[in-house]
Amino acid sequence: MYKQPLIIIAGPTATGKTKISVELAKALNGCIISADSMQVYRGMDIGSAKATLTEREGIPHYLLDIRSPEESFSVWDFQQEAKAAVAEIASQGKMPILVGGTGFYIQALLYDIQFEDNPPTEARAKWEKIAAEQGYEYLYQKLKEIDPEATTKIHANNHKRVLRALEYYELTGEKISVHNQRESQKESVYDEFFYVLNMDRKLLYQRIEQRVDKMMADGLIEEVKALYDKGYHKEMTSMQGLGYKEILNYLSGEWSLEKAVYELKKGTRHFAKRQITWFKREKNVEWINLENYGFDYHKICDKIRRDVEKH
RNA sequence: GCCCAGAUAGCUCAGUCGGUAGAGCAGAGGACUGAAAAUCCUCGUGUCGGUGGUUCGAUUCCGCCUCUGGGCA
Repeated sequence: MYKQPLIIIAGPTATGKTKISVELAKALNGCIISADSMQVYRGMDIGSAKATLTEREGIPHYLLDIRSPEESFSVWDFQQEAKAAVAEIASQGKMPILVGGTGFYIQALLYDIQFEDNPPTEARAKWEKIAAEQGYEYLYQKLKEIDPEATTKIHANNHKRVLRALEYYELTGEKISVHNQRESQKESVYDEFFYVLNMDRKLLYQRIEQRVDKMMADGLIEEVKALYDKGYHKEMTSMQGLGYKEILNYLSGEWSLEKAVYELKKGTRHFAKRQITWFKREKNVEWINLENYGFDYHKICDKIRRDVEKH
């Protein structure tokens, strides 16, 4: 059975995914699909490290600026839009290149993870209300009755997951443990070339801090201020992104600027670590340590191109 | 120069009424299947500044020294 080829460039933040992907797109007549939960939002450019128009070098980029910051966007939305983007690119006879650091999104597309057709809003609201009234211990007990298997996997403190498990059962009548088990066994629906960029941890952290400094110099405060002035606030998913939540705390007077920058650097380091953990368990990936290529993006690009063409 | 207060984990500090020590942060590892840049879990041995003394035993008490704050001249 024919499978659509798909190049995937993943890895923690600040490893140069943008640069390599554009280079690759030029070499392979490709288009880029962003797999990033924050770059979908308009007006969030500096903080999300979105590729600038110049950096894109005329290569079409899908899934950038497709939502307003007040809108919700989830893995389900991503999956729908990314699938459509792949199809469109393929129909033009071009190579789709999926680029980003949101591992969950990449996984959802690659394995075609199944989600419900309707958004879970009402069910979630219902359980949130119950949580507010009776507490999360009660919710956890409830889940234990419904789906004991799930409670062995989900920690009681992980409110979001507990909520989701109950909501899932409410919506579908199926235990989430069953769903997760089934979905985790799926095979990739693409013929993928999956690369994860990485480098020495200390160096990565250094680059992250430099990048945050550069964001500040490039006007991150002004960017967040503009969003703040439009009324976007901390409750919104978009404003929980790194760089936004911290600067928002500064703008509201809660934190000093120094504290905000410190927290942003810290949060980004932690985030990069979590990204690495995620990709470590992803099967069928090739890790590319940039040090082994002397940080020469052309060399890496050549290597990937050879892999693809050989195939 | 004198007086006072410190010197303990990478950092900030707690503590041991004398039996070789523990928090926060940093850091590390992990989970994740419709908020994922979110959310959650696990992990703490270091000449207790140096040196002499008292003591069965000192990081803890005492002396001296070094360094760092602060004050007085």
